[in-house]
Amino acid sequence: MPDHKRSPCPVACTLDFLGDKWTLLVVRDLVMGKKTYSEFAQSPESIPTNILAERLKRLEAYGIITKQQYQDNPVRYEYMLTDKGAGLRPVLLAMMKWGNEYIDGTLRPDEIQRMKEQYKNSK
Amino acid sequence: MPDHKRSPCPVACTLDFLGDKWTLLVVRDLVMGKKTYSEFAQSPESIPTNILAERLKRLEAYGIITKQQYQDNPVRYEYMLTDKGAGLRPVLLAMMKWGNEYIDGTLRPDEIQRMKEQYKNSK
DNA sequence: TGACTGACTTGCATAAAGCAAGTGACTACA
DNA sequence: TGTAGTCACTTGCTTTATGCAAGTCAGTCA
Repeated sequence: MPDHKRSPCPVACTLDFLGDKWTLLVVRDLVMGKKTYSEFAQSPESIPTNILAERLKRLEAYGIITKQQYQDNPVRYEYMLTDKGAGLRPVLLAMMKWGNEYIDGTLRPDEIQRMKEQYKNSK
Repeated sequence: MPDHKRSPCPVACTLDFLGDKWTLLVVRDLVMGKKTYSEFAQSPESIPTNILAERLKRLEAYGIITKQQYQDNPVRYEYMLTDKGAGLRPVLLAMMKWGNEYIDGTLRPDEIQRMKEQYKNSK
């Protein structure tokens, strides 16, 4: 929850949470099944690590994600969407559709799926 | 069209167009029926005028809006969404829904409608 | 002539983004 | 042991973007 609303408009308020170039990409990664810091960092957009760390903190503070330690020795964390975070799916889907329709060279869902399989098999 | 894509992801590409605090608010105003510079400037979020001017230029360059002179003496312009711009409606609607569901104090569509009527009657 | 409006522009301060490098806990291997 | 490597970050510094106030300029209205 950002400290003050610019207006009572739900669009403006949503942008107070997500109105930048990176936040929604982290949410996208989570929706796509990624869970750890290094998985986010390896996404093709190459988010700067300081921004990634800051966004993870912010998203947690906003109640959009939660952080869990899933092992110690060595300590490792995973991030998960809360219900509030999962509620952003329709926003991402609408953006995907718009991107596919109006921006040349963007991958369609089936092409993204194919790339994911390739990536899995290459590991 | 921003000069380079960060990745072929449609979400990332869409954010290259709209990933900031102000751009989508101008689109929202247009979807809500506002047309002129001063109407945008008077929205409750009080966008700084330099940013408004810059965003209008950018949106035009991106093919999301067009500018038309609708009178001379004095010269006055109005802005309109292109098909590409109107295609952003679902993105705005998804954000509205999310805002209404997860952010306290945001206005619902019927409340926004009521405020618009009040505003019209007060003119 | 003087105040006012609409659509901007300019200048400058503050905040956010971007880049490279560094840290600290731990593992795996020679 | 010692060296290299991974993960999850921090730190420092530069560049870009945002925010605020004021100014501009054509034209209108009284």
